[in-house]
Amino acid sequence: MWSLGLLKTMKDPKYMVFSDTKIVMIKDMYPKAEHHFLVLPHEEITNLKKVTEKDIPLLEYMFEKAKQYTSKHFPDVEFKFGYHAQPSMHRLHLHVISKDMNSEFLKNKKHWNSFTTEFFMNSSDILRQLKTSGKIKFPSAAECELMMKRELKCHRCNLVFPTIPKLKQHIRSHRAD
DNA sequence: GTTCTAGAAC
DNA sequence: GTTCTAGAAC
Repeated sequence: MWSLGLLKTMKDPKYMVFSDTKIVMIKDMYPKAEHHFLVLPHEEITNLKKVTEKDIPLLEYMFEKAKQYTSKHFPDVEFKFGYHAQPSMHRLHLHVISKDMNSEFLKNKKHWNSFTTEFFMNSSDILRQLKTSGKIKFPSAAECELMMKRELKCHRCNLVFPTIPKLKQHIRSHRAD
């Protein structure tokens, strides 16, 4: 089953960039930016929906290790850290992705909107919610569907583009900024 | 999650 | 005619 693919990838030395007793950090097999990693716990947490107050220390640890890794290896690159509201793959995974969004693997509207709308839930927001209310507020399935269908808007300058190829061409032009 | 491809959109 | 999207995958 394809949705179990991450469980195999997280054991593959070819993709692993860091691991310890609690977590594994891997390269995303289909990076949606110039740098894109995933941080996964060894603990069998299926997804963000299963996360509760008791997992706060683990989520903080994942976030801290991700920040340590990127600041050490890519001190000049800006990253964002967060979770998809409706992940496709099993095992909780924190996306660690550079803000360029420039990648040959970014091919469709869902790819784009899953990282540039509220579908992407920042790690710091998730932790704040867990600490203040003990739970996480998710967008509904209908809201997620609408977010995925949203217009293609540049995350840097808010310009709107009619197609993915036009958007991608524009995104590349921001690299020289 | 990706690949493939029919047919919509241009 | 070509580009591009969107839905099936047994």
